[in-house]
Amino acid sequence: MGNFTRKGEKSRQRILDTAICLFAEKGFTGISVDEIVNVANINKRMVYHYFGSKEKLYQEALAAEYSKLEALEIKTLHPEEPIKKVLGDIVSAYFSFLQANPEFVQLLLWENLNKGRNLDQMEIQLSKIPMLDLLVEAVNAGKKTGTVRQEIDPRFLLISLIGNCMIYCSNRYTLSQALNIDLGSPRILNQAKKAVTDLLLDGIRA
Amino acid sequence: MGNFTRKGEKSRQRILDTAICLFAEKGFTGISVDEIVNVANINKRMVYHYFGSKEKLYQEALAAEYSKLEALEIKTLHPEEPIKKVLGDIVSAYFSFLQANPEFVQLLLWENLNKGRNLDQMEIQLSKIPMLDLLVEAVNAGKKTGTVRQEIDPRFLLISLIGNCMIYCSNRYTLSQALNIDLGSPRILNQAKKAVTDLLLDGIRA
DNA sequence: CATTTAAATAAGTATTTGGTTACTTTTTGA
DNA sequence: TCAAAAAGTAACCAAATACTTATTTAAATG
Repeated sequence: MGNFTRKGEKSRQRILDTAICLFAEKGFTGISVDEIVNVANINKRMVYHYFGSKEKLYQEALAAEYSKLEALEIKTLHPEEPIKKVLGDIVSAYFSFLQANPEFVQLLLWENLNKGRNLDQMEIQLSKIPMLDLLVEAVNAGKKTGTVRQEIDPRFLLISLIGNCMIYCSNRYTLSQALNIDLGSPRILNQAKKAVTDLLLDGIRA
Repeated sequence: MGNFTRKGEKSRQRILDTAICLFAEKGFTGISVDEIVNVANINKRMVYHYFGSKEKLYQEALAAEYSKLEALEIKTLHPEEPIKKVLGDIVSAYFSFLQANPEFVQLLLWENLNKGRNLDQMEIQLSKIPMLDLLVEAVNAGKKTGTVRQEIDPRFLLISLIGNCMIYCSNRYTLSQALNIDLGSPRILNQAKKAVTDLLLDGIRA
């Protein structure tokens, strides 16, 4: 024993999946345990049986989504490529990932608004972003061959890259209203991806 | 009558100020009316007297912070300058503004996470961002003199600019943890500002 | 088969939630 | 000065909140 039986496993997973979906949409305080169990079609007691508290359930949901990011990072690792290719790949991967994983983006943003309190408490340390290593390598190589400016700090470059992609999610609604442009439309997003790639590529060259 | 007496005005303002502060910190669902009135040191009934409901109070708080943005935009309007100067000014202004108005940033991010629902309901339409006009003009002039690439779309440029500045607020905690760097420190933020300015300036040149 | 253990349920608890009622005090304009 | 309107108060309400208790059902193993 000690482990879960198959049926229990499934129920647990159903709670977690529902929690991810609902927490992503409304945030920790925006959703009640009652709503979660109603949607998951399970008895409330089970939440406390499997997770202990609403907060721990939230943290598990957060951890589960975070683990997806690692998959993205590993997939796009193509070292020894020129910076131009590396940057383009990362931007492309990020754009696709963010569009394909809205729950991840939302949970990340909620967590930042909560000043990362849950993240601090969690045992899971965020992967040191292998992408940074890749970028450091590519930037250094670019500096040597004279295609990248010497002052470029790969950490700020990575932040800018993420910022350029994230803004289309994090401020989608206010920007759409302010600029009178639908940032949810695939056509616009494709244009955006190209604009971001071009900007970054030209922004770093020597 | 019809208007508020001086004493009433002051109480109303105290509720609103407290609401801005607390909603910014914890979001709409994260704070209760009871907590607001406790901090504001006023009777709960007054919230409903002056604002009608918690939601309307939230919307007023949102509108009040939004109006500050217009001030920023007007202040930085220096038309007829070369693109290099204009971009640098805007980045600088945005960085300062975001650091100086954390409540604005937070409320904006909460609102985006709520899919802009309150913003839609509000009568206040977000100023069409005069900054965009300024940028359009500067970019067009730059294209004519050959200092700016023809493909540059000022709308995406503005989004990138905002994204490059916002990311340091919106994802401060997760990025700080992931990159092991304190994005709250003024020293780091100064480096960031320079990196962003350089990136954007070089990213658009022909 | 029988016993143990996990999975599930219904009906609770105490507290907090947004919002209200009924009332008193203060301000103010005629 | 005095009535009317606004400002303010305390006690209250029903519904929702996170979480528990007591109990039953289902599954696995000796």
